[in-house]
Amino acid sequence: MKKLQHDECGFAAALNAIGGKWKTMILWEVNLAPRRFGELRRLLPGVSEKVLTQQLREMETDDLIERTVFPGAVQRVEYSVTAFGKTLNDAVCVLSKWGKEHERHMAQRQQAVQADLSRPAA
Amino acid sequence: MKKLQHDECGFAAALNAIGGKWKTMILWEVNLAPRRFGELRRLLPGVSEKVLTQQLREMETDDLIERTVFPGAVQRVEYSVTAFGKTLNDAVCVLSKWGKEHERHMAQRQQAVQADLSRPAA
DNA sequence: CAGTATCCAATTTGATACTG
DNA sequence: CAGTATCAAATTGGATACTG
Repeated sequence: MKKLQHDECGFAAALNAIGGKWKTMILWEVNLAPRRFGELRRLLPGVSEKVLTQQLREMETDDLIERTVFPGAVQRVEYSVTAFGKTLNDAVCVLSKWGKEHERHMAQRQQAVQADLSRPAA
Repeated sequence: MKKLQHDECGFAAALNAIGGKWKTMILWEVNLAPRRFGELRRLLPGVSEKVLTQQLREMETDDLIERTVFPGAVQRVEYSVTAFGKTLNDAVCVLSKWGKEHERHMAQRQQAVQADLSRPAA
């Protein structure tokens, strides 16, 4: 998502941290448990390796998640949530709750519009 | 913003409603008081007429705001928040609060990264 | 005043092949 | 396994001129 610039309300900062298409899901998953790269790829159906890497790096930069490498014959990497990431996850959950409570309302609205559009302009 | 599809957590619904670059600001402004088109254009410096119109229409479709036309010699239109829009604004405020509280943390992180990058790889 | 219509630029996301 | 590199597609946002 394009960076927002209006910082009067602080929402921009939050959305810049979480705006990527997959970031809330990543945050959610690593908050449940530390996840490996391949694991996240499976958990987020449709994400490409490039984008997953990108968003993980950004979230690492933002101190939302932590990357730990376990050396070995086959390399292993784990991503886990940071304390800071937890605080964001909590805040995000409020919006998620709103979404859950009102997605019916939203869906109905969309349908109403659809019906209105398909009405034969009588 | 691109539509999210993961609806397990409800965040997608919320972000689809508020994802546009200006929507939170629009919601915020019309929540403070009913606003006219030109007024919003002034209040949201940098928004183009096209985009403002687009986002207003989408938010109207989503039942977040209401459009009222006052006929007259010079036409006048007012956008006001709906009850539903208020509930979203409240939810968004939680994230805004997070942003406000932690933007210092975020900024520091970004600076740390900048410093790291500009360090002459010694 | 309150938009619409076009055209264009920027950014984000994705598909795929390849590497340590 | 955990990525990187490259190229292309899709969306969004923006500038500007014009209209009822």
